[in-house]
Amino acid sequence: MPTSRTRGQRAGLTRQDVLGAALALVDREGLKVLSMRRLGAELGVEAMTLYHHVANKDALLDGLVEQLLAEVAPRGSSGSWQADLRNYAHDLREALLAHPNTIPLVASRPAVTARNLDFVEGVLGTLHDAGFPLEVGLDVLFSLAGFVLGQVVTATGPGHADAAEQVRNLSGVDPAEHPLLTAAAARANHRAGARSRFDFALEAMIAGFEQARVSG
Amino acid sequence: MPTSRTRGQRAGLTRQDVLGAALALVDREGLKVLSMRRLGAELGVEAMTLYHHVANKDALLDGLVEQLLAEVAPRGSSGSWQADLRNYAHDLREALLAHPNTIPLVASRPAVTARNLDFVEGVLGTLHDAGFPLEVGLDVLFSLAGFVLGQVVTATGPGHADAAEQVRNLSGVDPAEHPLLTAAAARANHRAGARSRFDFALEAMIAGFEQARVSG
DNA sequence: TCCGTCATTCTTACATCGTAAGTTATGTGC
DNA sequence: GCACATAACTTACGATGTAAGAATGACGGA
Repeated sequence: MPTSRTRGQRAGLTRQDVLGAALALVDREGLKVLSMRRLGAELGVEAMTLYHHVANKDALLDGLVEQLLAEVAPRGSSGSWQADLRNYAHDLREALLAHPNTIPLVASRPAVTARNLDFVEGVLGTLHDAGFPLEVGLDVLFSLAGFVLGQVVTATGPGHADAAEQVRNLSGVDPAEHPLLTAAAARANHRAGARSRFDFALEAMIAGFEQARVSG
Repeated sequence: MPTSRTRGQRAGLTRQDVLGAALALVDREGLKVLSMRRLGAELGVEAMTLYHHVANKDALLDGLVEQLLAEVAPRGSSGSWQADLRNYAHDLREALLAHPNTIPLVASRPAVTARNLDFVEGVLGTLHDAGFPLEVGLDVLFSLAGFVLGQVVTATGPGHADAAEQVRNLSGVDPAEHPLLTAAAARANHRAGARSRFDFALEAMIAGFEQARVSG
């Protein structure tokens, strides 16, 4: 809690402070409560002060995504392209799951940051060495990124629960009309859940990529 | 253009009219312009009148998604689970691409409608007949839906352009620092683009599912 | 035909939002 | 010590979602 300031006394904010506080606020209370005034209050500052560090609210949201993605720790290549893709997918997934309230944001704005480009460049090299033509490597990466995003979105979005829970909570699901669905949901209950489904599909994709690699 | 009404004269609106006008408006001018007042104006009615057909703005947005998904034409099973999955993926993708402005909505709220459940029930049957255990079939379907959503999001979101274009438009991409990325983007230029990338990844996933099926 | 009941619409009002414009104090280089 | 750039605050405006209530027409029973 900063001591109260009078006009002109500096609060000493940086863009990082602003983005950090915004991310913390969104993590804590959700996207809806993120207003300029509220964020200002969080930092002991008036709303308009924030405009010295971000151009407008949209830019602030962009910054949030950037902040989020900056959290994926960079790793070197492991030598195997499959392992690299797995790592990439898991790291991205974990960064997103660490801040579930921001996921709608990531899903609606570009994610091309410097760090991300380095990432891509590295994996692209590994894929190329493994025999993927460059443009196919790019397809592989974009497909994988879209896949991760989609999985995380369907697994966490407000209202998207775990598959089983989702179906179970659904008022309109009539066992007589949807016997297979009902049975599947009941059984899915006993499986490991979202993580195992993610890995299941991830392995499917990687296996599919391997087929594309050797066949042309 | 309805003739002007006085108080109490009925406009004869239905929930469908409201949702339809909302979807049309969003398609035409984007999500940001969708306000209760504006939508009312679009229908020749005051904002508060809309609250007789939708509980609040959030419910209206839910309705938009529901409306969107209702557009995927139902198809019978083709007999092959691979073909069914392909059809499902393509139909879903096309419905989303037909209303790109609504995609952020679909990505941030559940999509469990009656029609969708019938869909799922049918495909689940085909998968089960093909030898997929029920709970694995559910994993397959959820994975696929997440995949489609992710692909569409990364391919169309505001700011997400086509991969090649995206990289090319990126001011920060230095050919010296990211030679592979630059080369890949240049070559990707000559390929068919988003649709071919979608099919590429889709086939990869289906191939991967096949492996999961035969291996247990 | 008249009248009560009711659903539907409009009107008004309020708190909150993003942000444009202008004001005031602080610190920094001459 | 003075000017100037910077960063903070103040005020104000139009737009938003929606609660509360008033007004009007439609409809069923007498």
